[in-house]
Amino acid sequence: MRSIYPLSDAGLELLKPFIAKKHISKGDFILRKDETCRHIYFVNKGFARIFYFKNGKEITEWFTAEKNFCFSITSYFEEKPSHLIIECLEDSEVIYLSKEGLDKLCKTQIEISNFFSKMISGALILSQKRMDSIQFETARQRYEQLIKNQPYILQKVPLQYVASFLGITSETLSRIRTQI
Amino acid sequence: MRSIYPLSDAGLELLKPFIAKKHISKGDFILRKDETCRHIYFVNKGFARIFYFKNGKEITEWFTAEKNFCFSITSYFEEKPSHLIIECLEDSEVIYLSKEGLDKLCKTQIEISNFFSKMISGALILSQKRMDSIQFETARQRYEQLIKNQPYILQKVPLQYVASFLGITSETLSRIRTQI
DNA sequence: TTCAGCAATTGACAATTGTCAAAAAATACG
DNA sequence: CGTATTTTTTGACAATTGTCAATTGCTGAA
Repeated sequence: MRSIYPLSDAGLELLKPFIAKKHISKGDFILRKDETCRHIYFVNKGFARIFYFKNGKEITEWFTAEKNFCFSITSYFEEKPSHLIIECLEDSEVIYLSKEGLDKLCKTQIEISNFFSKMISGALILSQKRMDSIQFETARQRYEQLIKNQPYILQKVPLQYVASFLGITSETLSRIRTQI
Repeated sequence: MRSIYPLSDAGLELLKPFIAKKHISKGDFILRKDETCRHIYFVNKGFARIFYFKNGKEITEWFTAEKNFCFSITSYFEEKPSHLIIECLEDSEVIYLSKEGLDKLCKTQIEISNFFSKMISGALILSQKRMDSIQFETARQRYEQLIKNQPYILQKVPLQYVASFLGITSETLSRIRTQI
């Protein structure tokens, strides 16, 4: 976990009471629909995808690779039921860091507060970059970027997940692929 | 400034050395192209827009209304020259909060660190909502949402700014407007 | 007040992507 | 294996939005 954002031994000790390690089997959920997201999830081992239903169809919003974290931003901060679902696509080991504990620690422990800020800023930068990409690149450009930056995704997940992640239909993705 | 995120008197005193109030005339810039964004900008009075050039055309990314803050996310966090430009569309009073000062305070002052987290999480939630809107709503739906949620924008800025903010051309916006 | 310059609209057409249906390919499982 | 199921591809067509060019409308400075 510390590989992502630096944290002293003392800081880690502070977090420990609020951390739980769980094994999630392939196909099982880290976060279910309408469950409120009360943790930040570090995918220590394995692979997850974040998706939701739109007009009866699954839309993949994000993938979380090993050694990355995920959570439902709006559910977590607004403490409302999540429309996002987080599913493990492989047998995974996930570290749950509780919001309750984190909030409590942030009130008194400056190292934890800064650790949290770092995580959030990282998420903000990612969110911003994804927004730029969706708004100003064509479907083909986004697919090419994906091949370049996260080729492992294409090896791990069905193309329909990739398609909705890119914001296009399976059919369009298929046509893009034949033309490259 | 405190109207947005709570801050004690002591907290405000801590920030004061790193705050500067500036008057920016209509048409002048808060952040210029290729300048590194070293502040968070609170628009205390006035109105600003954030835009950049794409293929020689201005693309409006965001508007900042009175009592809101703005900054270039990637330039600020990655300390790189900004491709975003922040321009005042009215005579404005802007409070500059320096990153250097904020970073320094965050190391030792937990209230400031939490204040900063709150700002960033707010920005993250906004960014997320905008992403959803761009990816899954049609141009017309986004325009209708804009009328509903931020009607003042339509009164303040030329339609071409609104169009690029919605991610469409002026022509398309014009056609949407005639059909409502 | 007038006119220059910018902003907004309109028309014709093109490009991109979506939708629906069907076929082909890949995969899972008894 | 072989079959059932799911995934991917393909085709025909429609919808949305963009591009380019021309026109109209608006605004501000001389």
